[in-house]
Amino acid sequence: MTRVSFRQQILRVREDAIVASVNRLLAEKGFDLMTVDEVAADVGIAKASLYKHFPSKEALAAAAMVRVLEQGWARIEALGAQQALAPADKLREVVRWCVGKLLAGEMPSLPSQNSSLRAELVGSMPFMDLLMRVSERLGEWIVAAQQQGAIDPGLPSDLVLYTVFARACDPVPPVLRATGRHDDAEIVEWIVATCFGGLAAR
Amino acid sequence: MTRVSFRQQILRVREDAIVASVNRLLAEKGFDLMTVDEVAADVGIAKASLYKHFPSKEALAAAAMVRVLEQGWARIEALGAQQALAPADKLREVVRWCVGKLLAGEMPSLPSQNSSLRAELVGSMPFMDLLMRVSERLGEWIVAAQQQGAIDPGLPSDLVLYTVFARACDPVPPVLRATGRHDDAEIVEWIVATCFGGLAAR
DNA sequence: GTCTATAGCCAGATAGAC
DNA sequence: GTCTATCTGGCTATAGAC
Repeated sequence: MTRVSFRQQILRVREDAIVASVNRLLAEKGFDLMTVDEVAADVGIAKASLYKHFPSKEALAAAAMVRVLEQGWARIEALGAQQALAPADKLREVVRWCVGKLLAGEMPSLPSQNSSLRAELVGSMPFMDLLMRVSERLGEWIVAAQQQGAIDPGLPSDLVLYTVFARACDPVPPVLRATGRHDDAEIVEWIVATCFGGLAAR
Repeated sequence: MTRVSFRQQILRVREDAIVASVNRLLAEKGFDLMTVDEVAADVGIAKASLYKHFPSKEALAAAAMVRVLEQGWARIEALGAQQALAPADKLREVVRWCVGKLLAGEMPSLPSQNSSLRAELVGSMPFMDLLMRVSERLGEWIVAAQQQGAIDPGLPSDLVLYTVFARACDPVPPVLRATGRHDDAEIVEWIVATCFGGLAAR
């Protein structure tokens, strides 16, 4: 009994290590340029062993996406508990979190066009479930913020949702950092400011 | 004499056809998923013939980028001639143009991480030259708009420039269109509105 | 479940005839 | 310059021993 549980724990730890490597490599190079050989080398096991844990490269990417969605969901639940925070401020915090992850090199980037990858993701119950949960919760905040007038009620709420999501793959933060003229904290605040306030002066 | 010129014209037309195909395929599938076989089939010539015109897949992509930058530059010069237009409104027009191209399936999308592609682009004189010209002209408009107070003077001008450029690869317009709930004209206006006005109510 | 070795495939690039 | 046919390398995935 305890032996089985122990073995499962070992397994769990190893798979966590794999997914962490995949996450980092996906953030660094993207799905197409990441190779399974690289992942195996990074984890320190043979490629064939990798395939005992995950049946395909797409499944690896899906696992990484689930991992980051779990972290995001945890952040969202923590924000939900803070009743003093207005819905619009919770959305701001979500954007802050996304950009922070992005700049930390911890936000996996997937090509939206790859069809085999799309199929894997929509077929993944944990992924779709988490994506739904996150979308619905953010959707509630958006509607509430629009009713309070903190988010423009003239904008369709799906536009607002996608605009928030898109901060997770915004090319601007990495490019800004690459100039070497700004530090990460500044960049995060500017992205939040332009996302909600726009480029035009108030 | 005229024979040489005639032949060169034929060549020019054929290469235009190639670059047009590459442009469309890059917009549709992106660099990694676009294959040279596909390009050849789309143009209607053999792959080996393609390689007589362009030495590599990267060179094909670079040519497509040059083409779209030329079109963008033409738009920018046309806008520059309209002295009645305020700098901030010219920037709005540039964003409108980018999103329109994107929704029309005419904006090539390149992975920012691919290093061989980056090398090809920075090594391409026509590309770098056009990119510089475009960046400098937009930079002038940005500074002017900030002095007039139409663009927030507190934002660094490079942030503003990159934010405008990023509308050319914004994932939001395609996703919004995919919902089927909005038409292209609406989407363009919403992107312009959120880019300059933000999500928050004024 | 871990490894080494390899199968199978696909895409970028080229050879060589015309 | 165009073609057909082919080379070459790298990548996903698997076979099979331990």
